Order: sequence, then structure tokens, then C-alpha cells
Amino acid sequence: MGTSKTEGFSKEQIELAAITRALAHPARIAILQYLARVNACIGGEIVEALPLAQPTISRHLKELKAVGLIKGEIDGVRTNYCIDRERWEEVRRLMGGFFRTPVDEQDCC
Amino acid sequence: MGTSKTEGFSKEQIELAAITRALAHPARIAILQYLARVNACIGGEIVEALPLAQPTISRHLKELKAVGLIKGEIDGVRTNYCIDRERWEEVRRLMGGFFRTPVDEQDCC
DNA sequence: TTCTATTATTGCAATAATAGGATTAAATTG
DNA sequence: CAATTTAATCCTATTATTGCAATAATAGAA
Repeated sequence: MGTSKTEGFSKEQIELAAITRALAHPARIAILQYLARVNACIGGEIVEALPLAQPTISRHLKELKAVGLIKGEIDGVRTNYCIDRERWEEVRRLMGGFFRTPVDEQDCC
Repeated sequence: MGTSKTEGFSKEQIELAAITRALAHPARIAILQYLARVNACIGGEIVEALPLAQPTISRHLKELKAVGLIKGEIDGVRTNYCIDRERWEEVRRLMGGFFRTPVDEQDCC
């Protein structure tokens, strides 16, 4: 099928899956790290910073934008991308909550 | 292609992508939440807890096991799964580090 | 307008992922 | 051993993802 079933899962589970799905590629991780590091809106430098062709990076940027982690601002002939801080915080909290699930003393394994 | 390029990306980027990839499905999120909640090793109860068929869940378990987030212990005719606490902590730190990237004051957007 | 620079989209081809039925494997029980 | 139970594997159909070349779209410069 190739499609994930969603019926029967909670909204939070589906959103967590969507977010992690967006992160699930070295290029997208790299893009976010890059944007976070330069801490500014930049354009096509991303293409030069990654070992991928421009159309491919454009697709990755689109996916990151789709989950709201970054936003792109058209500035004349170029587009400046940067991290969406609000969403970033939101996602950080979501992920933090997920991993905070106390996995303390287990009575097995 | 369908295959992610890995040359040119750091080990950390590749691992983060692999981990998030493993989380990138509602069923796998649900499995981890379930295992964390019951805080114990259980077998086929997972199948009854999720809206998916047994073979499908078996596959999801395999993927989670592949990144080390869970471990399965064969106990007679059944298999007991539980969260690998050490790895869980490790991943928590990794993800925490990623999201901690200071996205503070930006001079744009 | 024409040329240039920059980003987005489209159109493939190759590969991966998802789902579940059928089957197999392994261990326990009678 | 035969029957049962449980999980894993095999198989197939379907859809998604990835990558890049080619092309389009957009805005500004000449």
C-alpha cells in the first residue's frame, strides 16, 4: 500500500509521526541545523552547502515548510528561508513530552 | 531513486534521520507510547491495542528494534517487548541536542 | 524587451514503505 | 507425536519517496 493507516490513532500520534517524518532525511536534518546555526534567513546558499541538486533541495525545503518548521520569504528574485521559531518551540515541547515518558524501573528485560 | 544519499552528510545527521525515520509512523509512535505506559514487557497485547494486522505490527516492531529503541525477548511461545532504556536515554539526548539549537533572536522574518 | 539570476515545478526512473493474507517457525501442551 | 499458540517471514499490490535533468516562473538589470 505504501500509505499509513491513520484511523485508530490519536491526533497527537499522527502529528508526531508527521513531524518525525519531516525530519527523517539527512538533508532535512542538515538544512535545519544550517538554518539554526546561521540563525538568519538565507537563500540559495543552502544549495551550495549540501551535496544535492537544487531541485532536490527545493523539494526538501517544501516538506519542511509543510510541517511548519521553516518559512520562506520571497525577496525579489530569491527566497529567504529561516526557522519558524514558534513552531520550533512547539515541536520541541511535543518531542520533549514524548521522550519524557518515564521509562524508569522495569520489571523485566 | 527512493534512496537517500548519505555521502556528504555527517554521521550524526544520518543517525538523527534514521531515528526520526523509525518514529515516522503513527503505529510506531503508538507502540512506543504503549510500551512506555505499561512499563513492562508484553507480547501480542500490542496487536490487540492497535488497528493493524499482526504481520504489519511485527514489521513495525522490527523497525523499532533495528534502531535499538526496543528489544524483544523470546519467552516460550511468545515474545516480550520493552523499551531499551539505555538507548531511549541516548536518543532523548540526541533529539534534545538537536532541538536545543538556539533559535533565539533572529534579525529577520 | 531581452538577458540573467534564482527558485519552483514537472517528468521520469529507481527504490523504499505500507498493509495484510498465506505460510512458516518455534515452543508448549496434551 | 499431534495439536495449539504465537510471532516472524514470504508474497503481492499499492502508494510514497528520492534524485536529477529539463523546464518554467519570477524579478531585476541592461
